[in-house]
Amino acid sequence: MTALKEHSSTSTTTARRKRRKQASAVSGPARERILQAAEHLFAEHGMSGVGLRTITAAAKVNLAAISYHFGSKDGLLEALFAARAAPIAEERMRLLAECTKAADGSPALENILDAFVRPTLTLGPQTPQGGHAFGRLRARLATEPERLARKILAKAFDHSSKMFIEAIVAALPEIPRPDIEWRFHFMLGSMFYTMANSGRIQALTDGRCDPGDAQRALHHMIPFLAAGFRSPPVPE
Amino acid sequence: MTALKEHSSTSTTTARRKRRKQASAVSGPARERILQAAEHLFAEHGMSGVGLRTITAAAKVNLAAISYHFGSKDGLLEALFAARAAPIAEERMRLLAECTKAADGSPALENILDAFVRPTLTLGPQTPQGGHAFGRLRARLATEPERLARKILAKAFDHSSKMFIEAIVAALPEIPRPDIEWRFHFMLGSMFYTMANSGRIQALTDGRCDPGDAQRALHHMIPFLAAGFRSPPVPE
DNA sequence: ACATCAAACAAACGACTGTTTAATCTACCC
DNA sequence: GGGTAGATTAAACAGTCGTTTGTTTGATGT
Repeated sequence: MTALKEHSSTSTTTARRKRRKQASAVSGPARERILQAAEHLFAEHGMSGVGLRTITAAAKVNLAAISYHFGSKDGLLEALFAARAAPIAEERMRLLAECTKAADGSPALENILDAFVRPTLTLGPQTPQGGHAFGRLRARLATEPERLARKILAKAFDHSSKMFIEAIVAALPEIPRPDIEWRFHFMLGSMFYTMANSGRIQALTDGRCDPGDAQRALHHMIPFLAAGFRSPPVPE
Repeated sequence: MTALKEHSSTSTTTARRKRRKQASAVSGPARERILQAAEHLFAEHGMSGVGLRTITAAAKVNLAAISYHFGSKDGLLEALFAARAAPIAEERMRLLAECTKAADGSPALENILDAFVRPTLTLGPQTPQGGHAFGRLRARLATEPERLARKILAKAFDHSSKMFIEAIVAALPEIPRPDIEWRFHFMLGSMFYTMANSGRIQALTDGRCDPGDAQRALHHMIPFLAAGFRSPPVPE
């Protein structure tokens, strides 16, 4: 681990656990290779669908390396999000600030929505099967009622999500907040389903519609969502 | 097994496999109890997140009963969909026919979308945590790139989905088909995410927005989607 | 009373699960 | 060189995985 200060004397097991919790900062190439392998395998097969041996084999690393660098399988997932989610959330906020500034404080709804969705669909390396591995993983976790998944997603994206809800509320003064919140939820659904790129819409449309094409997806998605957001508030 | 015609003499193993494949028709209460337990457990923890022992324990059934009634774990999932998906797809088609007839062949977009989404959010028993277990399971499988999940979802819902795409195309003659197909994809995303009811939007809105409330969800969702579908086609 | 057969059963199969141990290797500082 | 912290390793841990086995139960039809 990165900080191996005190070695034992007292309760070896618990002490070791604590030390491993705070794995971060420095790291060899093994750590990064594990993260990459886990990113792809978790995305394709889900957390419980992949064993540590599959990950370590793909990363060409010893089995114990995961416990060593990340403490546990759950710790690996947390570290993966810590490494991959932050750039996305930051780019979101950067784009929001950019379009807010360019519009003298009142950006167009389309630009806000684009700032929210674009980093999610474009950042990170593309996978051979279309789309981004981390996006797929996020989509998976988004349908997960499990506590760990919720906690990790909230930690990574709650702040930027709340900021964007505020931005949309400000951009649409005639729409009550509850309506905006529902519509934000529907937007999240469309976004996650596009990230998941499960192949279903390709099958339904003989390949004409491909969510793995991020540019085209955004091109269709933003006007669709904007129209939904702008529609009259529902009665009652 | 359901059909124990030829007892062995030849290769016992393969013969037994084949026999078990076609488990159906007759059934005791055990079969249904297994389906119910699997429905909830698969929905909460995913296919690979639950062991057969957990399912059989919840169903108060012997471990071997799953192999006996469904052949395998995958077979159990297929049987579950065969039992639960058909009523939803049928209700969809029924509602579509109903609103088509009521409008003399040209139903309003809102009614088409409602016919598509409503059965998914309302049919089946409600779970204590809000929403329907089978809906949650569908949402899970919808983000799954795995072959089995795709096959099962396609088998259950391809027909009705394609019929609804046609209905929407007919209802919106000024929107080109590719645009409709993209928007249908976004609708699926919103629908699945509502079914998943992961608790995220509740957390973001301090509980004001609750996708587990099917009536309210539909009430907000249909106008949102309709506005998106009706927005002008995107250029190029 | 006997035969038949779906249904349920305990027990075991080998393979795989996440995690831990202790030994080994590597590289840098004194 | 010696010392040592960090990284990596093989091996084993106790469980659980999905599946298969051979047998027993309980009801049905004859």
